[in-house]
Amino acid sequence: MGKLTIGDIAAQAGVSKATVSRVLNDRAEGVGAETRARVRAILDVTGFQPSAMARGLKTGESRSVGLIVPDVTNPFHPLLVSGAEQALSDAGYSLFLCNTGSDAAKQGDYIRVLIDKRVDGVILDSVGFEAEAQVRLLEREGIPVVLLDCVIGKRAQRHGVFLDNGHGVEEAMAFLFLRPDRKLVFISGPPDVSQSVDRRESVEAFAREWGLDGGRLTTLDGDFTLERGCQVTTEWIRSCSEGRAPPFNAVFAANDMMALGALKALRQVGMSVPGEVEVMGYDDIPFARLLDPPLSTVAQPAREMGAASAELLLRLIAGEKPRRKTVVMKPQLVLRGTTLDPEILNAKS
Amino acid sequence: MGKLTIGDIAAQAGVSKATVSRVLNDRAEGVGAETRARVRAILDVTGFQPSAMARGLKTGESRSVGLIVPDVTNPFHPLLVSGAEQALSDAGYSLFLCNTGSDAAKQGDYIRVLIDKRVDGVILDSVGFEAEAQVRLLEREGIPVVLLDCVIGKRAQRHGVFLDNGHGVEEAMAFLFLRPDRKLVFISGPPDVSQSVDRRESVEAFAREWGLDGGRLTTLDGDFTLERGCQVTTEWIRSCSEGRAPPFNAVFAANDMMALGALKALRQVGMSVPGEVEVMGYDDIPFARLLDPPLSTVAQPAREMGAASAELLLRLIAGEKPRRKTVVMKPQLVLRGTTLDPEILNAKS
DNA sequence: TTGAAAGCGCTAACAC
DNA sequence: GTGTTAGCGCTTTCAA
Repeated sequence: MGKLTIGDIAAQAGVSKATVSRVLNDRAEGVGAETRARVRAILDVTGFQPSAMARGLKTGESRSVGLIVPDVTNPFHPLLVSGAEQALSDAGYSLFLCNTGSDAAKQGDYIRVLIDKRVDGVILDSVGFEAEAQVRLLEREGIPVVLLDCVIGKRAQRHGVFLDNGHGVEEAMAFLFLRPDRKLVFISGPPDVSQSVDRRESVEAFAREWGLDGGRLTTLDGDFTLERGCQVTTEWIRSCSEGRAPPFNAVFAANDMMALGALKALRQVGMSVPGEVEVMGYDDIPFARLLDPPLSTVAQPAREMGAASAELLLRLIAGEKPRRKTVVMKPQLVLRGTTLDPEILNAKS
Repeated sequence: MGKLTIGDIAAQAGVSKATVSRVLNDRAEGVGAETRARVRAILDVTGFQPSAMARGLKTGESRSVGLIVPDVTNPFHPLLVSGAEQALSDAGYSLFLCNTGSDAAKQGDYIRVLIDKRVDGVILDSVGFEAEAQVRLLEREGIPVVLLDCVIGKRAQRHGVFLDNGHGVEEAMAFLFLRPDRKLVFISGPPDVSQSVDRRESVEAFAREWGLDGGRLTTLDGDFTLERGCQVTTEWIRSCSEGRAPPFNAVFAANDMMALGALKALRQVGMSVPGEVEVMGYDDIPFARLLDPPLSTVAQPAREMGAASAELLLRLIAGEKPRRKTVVMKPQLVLRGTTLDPEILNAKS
């Protein structure tokens, strides 16, 4: 059954393999209507499926692409994956999922496998800059590569889709400082990842521009984990209550996990959210909306980013030379339950 | 560069393609040590990667498998995926990720594509029974299939890995009824999915066995969503306060999302958890432990289930005929912050 | 409009 | 121990 070949079909239809191939590929010309119908009938009744491997061997394209992901288990990545998958499958491409567990060796193995499989292109999601050598392997083979939410080599040197972190920070800060008596604590991410650095620098730039002094903005060093977010918040609360630090009425965390940590710290000391302290996160992980109260945050359009990366890759595969190598997506401020409505605030005062 | 073939290597080494092939595949015999070294050197220096398509065409195996998933974006599935991916990549197999969005048509398309690609096997995660025709397509082609956390056709007719839902329910119930004054509300899932039915029937069986009457156990009809979980809990609380229903001191939800809903309802009326009411979920979605307090639940060993499905598939691909068609995994009770420690409880009383 | 034939890059008998 | 040869299942000139 599975061993049916184009030759069998040809024999049954009393035509040549070439003709069957033409019908299979919907070539407009080269096949008479009557012949076409006869062949098609046999195709249907046998449920014949041509071998993608044989075709690929001949045509030099596999109609499949690789997607390298550090960890599908992390809340953010499945969104990117599903966005890419959607766009890819719509275009008739299959997806090799390569989950590396952030292990450089496994990533290298996967890249080699993808070359073996002769994939038509590769999307690299959040890989570290140390992957440059591996990327070059792909480039040497002439395989198009799209970077997703990460930078390798000089920025804009390679094709990629990124988030405009500065924009997100500005939106959040502008919102938070709508309140004239705002006293904000910003919890930064780790210093060695580009998103984190972008966000911190944007906060600092905003502070400079608005002339925010120490009384109105304090930055704490976090590392993107819930635990650290909780810890630094707890310590800060203690400093405040001991008079070693000024009071505050909002926390802005560089990602949602740290915002969760801050929330936990606030709850532990019985401070009400958003009444006494407002909390803003960054990312909009799926869990953010499930919290009680739901977390206000800067939402990354993750699914769209995934889709955009696939679309960019598809264009490269098609041989286009996009004018802009890079797609920059805008994050969006999502106000939910951990922040106050400034309108109401103004009305009250 | 990418156009290097085994013939080029053979020419450079001054040997035949067959010899290169033998070196490539680490055939112990048939190549002299000196020749082998020479060929290997050229292989290394050129970074030659043989074409998996050409090899596959010849050998009839693609060393890749398909994984059909309803929605990678749902908290549970990435765990299954990563478990399967791990086992598969360890065995040298690549993974085609097929995200169907629970769309039967897309699922059918994917199955056809997988047949085109001549995958060596397919794992079907949580597909509905209406997929039977599609599964038969695969079987007709002689492609091994493993069912993951779903039943198609008669139970145990096909290979698969499942969760022992009854066991999980028993553990949870036995724990909950350690407390002699327990009055439990069970929120059931929808009546049309097998896991849900299993869990409900197990609760009922337990109630019969222990002779639990209406005062000690009430079942509410949920549908696995957070919203419904919140709604039925709210209604029940109202009934209680109006004296139309007996009081309760615990909620056991058939999945974590409904447990989240119950938690929300309880918080809205100011009932303390776990002080006044204990809450138990089922599944252990990754967020369960992030809640505050973290959710006590019946944990599915999702990653292990994914791995087990891959291992079973690998054995089928290798041509083995496993004696047991089916792998049944045991869930585990995880006690966290939404339940009381019964020891302490006993000590107190 | 149709068919014959030559490969795509590899493996596996079978020779030598 | 090594080479020759014949395909795997398809597409694609080129001829008819």
